[in-house]
Amino acid sequence: MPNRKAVAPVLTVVETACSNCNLHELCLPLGMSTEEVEKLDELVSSRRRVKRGEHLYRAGDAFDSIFAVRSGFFKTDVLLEDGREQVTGFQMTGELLGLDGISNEQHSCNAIALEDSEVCTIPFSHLENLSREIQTLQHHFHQVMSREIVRDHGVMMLLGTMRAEERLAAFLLNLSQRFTARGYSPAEFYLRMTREEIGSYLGLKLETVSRAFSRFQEEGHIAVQQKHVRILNIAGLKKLMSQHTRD
Amino acid sequence: MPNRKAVAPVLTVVETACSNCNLHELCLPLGMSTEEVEKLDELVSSRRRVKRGEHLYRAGDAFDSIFAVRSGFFKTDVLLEDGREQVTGFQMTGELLGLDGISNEQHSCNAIALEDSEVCTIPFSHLENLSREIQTLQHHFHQVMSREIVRDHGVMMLLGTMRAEERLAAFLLNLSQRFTARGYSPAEFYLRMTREEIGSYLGLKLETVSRAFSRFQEEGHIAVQQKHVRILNIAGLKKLMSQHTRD
DNA sequence: CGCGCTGTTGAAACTTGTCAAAGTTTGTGG
DNA sequence: CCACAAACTTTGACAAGTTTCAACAGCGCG
Repeated sequence: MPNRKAVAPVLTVVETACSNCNLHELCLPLGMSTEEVEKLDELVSSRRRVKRGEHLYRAGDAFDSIFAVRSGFFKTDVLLEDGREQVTGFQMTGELLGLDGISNEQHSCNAIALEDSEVCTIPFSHLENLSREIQTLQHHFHQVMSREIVRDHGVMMLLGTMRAEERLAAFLLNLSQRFTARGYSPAEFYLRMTREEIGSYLGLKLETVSRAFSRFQEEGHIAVQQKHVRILNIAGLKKLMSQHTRD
Repeated sequence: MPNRKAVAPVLTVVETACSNCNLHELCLPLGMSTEEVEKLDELVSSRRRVKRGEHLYRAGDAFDSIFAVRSGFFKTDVLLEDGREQVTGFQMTGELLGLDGISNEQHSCNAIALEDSEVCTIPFSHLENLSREIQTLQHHFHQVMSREIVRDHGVMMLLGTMRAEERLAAFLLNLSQRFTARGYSPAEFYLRMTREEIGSYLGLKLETVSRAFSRFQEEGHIAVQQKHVRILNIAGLKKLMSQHTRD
């Protein structure tokens, strides 16, 4: 029985339904009645597969939908004319993509799959229509947007006031916490992104990231081999974040 | 006739009306019918004066309203336990404050007036109610939140990939552009914030900021004396932003 | 009128970036 | 299934940029 890599995406429609999606907690439908969630099902018009390395959307693309990650892993980035890249975030299962596009009907960053992924497409005008009917949905959506702003402030803090090792520690702890929230091990995970992408996100060069990893390993905070990370001493990493002063 | 500092806020109600506010363009009511704007008037429950140095709100305060700056100048910042500060933004006339608080009913940063200021208080639940009725308002609010996210990505880019002088150039150009949008001179303005606050925003030490100012002056890009800045060569500043590479 | 806050400037120290080389892993095509 | 190429990672030595520390000047408030 051959186990082919690329299975034809035939039956996807069947399971496309918020009402029986196991991402309730992480995605939009939170605290809504069953009835209301069923309305959402109409909202999520389709699913879409994005293969590793492919763009979900590009800066400049017309905006009409936001996306919820059903499975997989994404990065978003902004490119400067001179080629400089800033990774603005990594998105995993249950997280939303595309909120930046609302502001002027046009995406302002690129979203790229770091592994074969699948997203739910949520036409934005439908979402606005529905959220005029369902107060819970409206409020939850506002919270999601606000949370994104708060998250960005955290990154600004990281980039503005932390030194290299603090940044990486904060990054690993954040990943750990998000994996935990999804039922995965808090202490052991595979990084889907390269050192360069981590570096771009953290405002560091890949060599600096690599050195920080090595240092953490020497000091027994983590065991790392390429993309596989095991956190041995969470407390140690946390302490790392609050001892230096820089800037 | 004694000109006392603290005037009792008695007559403020009179002019508190979106329908005849000259901030239409910058604040929420954009593209709404006169009728609809009048509904907004009920929304903006009150104005509030905030004296220089005072907090409009603090991290941890319960959230129930957002604020629109009517006049004056604010900064928002986040404090780390160990005392490190990250200024996350400067807000001027017509800009909104408090969007970060929606996410968990609690403000996540501090908002401090950098000069005597005045804000319109917009109870958030009212805003949500009204935006379920008025589609234009709803959409505009979503755009405002999204724009905040895009702005934050810009700051991340700045902090993550630019060197000191590029950051300051970007900062000055941004201020210039915002002053222009408000009808002030694009080339001449007073900074309301200290070198340290600029530094915190840009992820630099105040000494570095000071040196960059001096350098810009030596090179004829600007004339600066303390908080008074005159931009002599906008193009020069722009060019500064795209020549170095760092990280 | 002086004290304190803010801003400027210099020199030295430190962190991170740059360049280079070698090792490792992954993916592809034979 | 192996071999090879490409992509990614690690490590070292050195350079550059920014911070740190320190001293002093200027402005503004009381």
